[in-house]
Amino acid sequence: MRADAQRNAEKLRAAAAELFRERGLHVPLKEIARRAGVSHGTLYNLFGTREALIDEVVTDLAAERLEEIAEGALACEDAWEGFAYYIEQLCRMQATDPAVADVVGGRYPGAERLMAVCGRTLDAAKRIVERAQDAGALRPDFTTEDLVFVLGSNSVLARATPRTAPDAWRRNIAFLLDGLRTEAAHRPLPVGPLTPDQVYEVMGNLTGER
Amino acid sequence: MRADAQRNAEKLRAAAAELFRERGLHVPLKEIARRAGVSHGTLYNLFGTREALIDEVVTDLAAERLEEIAEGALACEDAWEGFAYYIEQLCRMQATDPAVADVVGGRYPGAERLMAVCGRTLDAAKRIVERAQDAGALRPDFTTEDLVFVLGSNSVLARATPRTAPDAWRRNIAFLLDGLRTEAAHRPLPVGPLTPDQVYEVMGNLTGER
DNA sequence: ATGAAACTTGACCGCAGGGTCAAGTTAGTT
DNA sequence: AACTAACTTGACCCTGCGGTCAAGTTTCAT
Repeated sequence: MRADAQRNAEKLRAAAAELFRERGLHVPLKEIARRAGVSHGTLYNLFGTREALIDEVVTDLAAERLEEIAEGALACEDAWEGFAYYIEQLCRMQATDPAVADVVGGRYPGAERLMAVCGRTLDAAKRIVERAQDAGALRPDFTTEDLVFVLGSNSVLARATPRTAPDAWRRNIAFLLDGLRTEAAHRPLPVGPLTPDQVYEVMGNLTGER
Repeated sequence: MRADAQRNAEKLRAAAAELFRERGLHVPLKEIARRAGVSHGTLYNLFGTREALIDEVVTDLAAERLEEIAEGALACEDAWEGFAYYIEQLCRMQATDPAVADVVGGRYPGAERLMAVCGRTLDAAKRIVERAQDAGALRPDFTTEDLVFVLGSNSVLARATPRTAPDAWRRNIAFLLDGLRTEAAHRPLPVGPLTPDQVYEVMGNLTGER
């Protein structure tokens, strides 16, 4: 790779990182190129697809954030507190960091490293859920697949709540968490959990679009 | 108004009603014109704006559905059952009827009659919420404004769940409802309720778009 | 310092959506 | 039947997105 191309790639990565974090992973590629001070043709030359760019620019950030949260959750003495912490922090991130929010609420099959991070995150989530259930705190009919519901509903609220009420999502999550305690479970759930395949499908449709 | 214009307006109303119910209130106006077998210019002549068309075509339908649900809820002996019925039916509609779903999850300030229906619906909701709280069943820190959370989160799940899992939203609502019972309330909610103005604002941003 | 390979550029294409308007057509009044 | 006001039409404009490529420029090995 020639030195000038290297420099441009770097400028593009920087611009992409900025814009992804400001506005999410859907920002127009041409805008990224504009901010990098480079033609959009160059962006296509150097990265080819949006997902390739995402994979290079967002993966490490997402991994760091997600692992941090999972560790924090597992570090809680109390299993329920750990679970609640995990949910709350994930949701806080959705409200706070558009880039990672899109990672959590989307599908990027082309971004291999990112997909690996998602896999590891899912494992961590499983452990946190199971620990809370083993402690008898989290209702046993909850499954890891139900996390899409939590994150899906939070994502729309976090996005809809502008500067006016940036904490509104916390109220919703508080209601939901109260419904997830073992004692809160009233009658059997009306339908069974999603299959992992269904979760994957749902995640593809979460981010609006219509 | 000339007879042919009258006929065209009727064809457009019919096509709009169909498409709105099939795909929601965002269908391209040109597509409505196409289905009506009429030029899109004519649509703009006769209705001017999308909201005017919505107001003529969707209002009565929405009013009927929403009033029916509210009546059903108030007809329940048990106040909690009434509240739960109300939530469930609203959510079922969001999953089932894209047109009314968009009414419930959107803002159409230009559609006067429709706005009136929304006002009446809100009144009914207030009554249902208060009745359940007076009976001691619904947690007292819940407010009518919190309904946006319920409907907002449900809308995204209902939309994301294709034919594959058309009932998935029920699971989420079941968790949430369990969290709304008085006994489920654990600690005080982390933040206060939205103001009505904030609710109005949030509703404007609910329907994806980005 | 020169030539070939690497790279950049921006005009261009396609698509989809909203919206306008001059020209042509039709209804219905006289 | 003739005439005018009402109405319809579709070509046209705009915006914004993704994406491509011939022509021009720059790097770097020789």
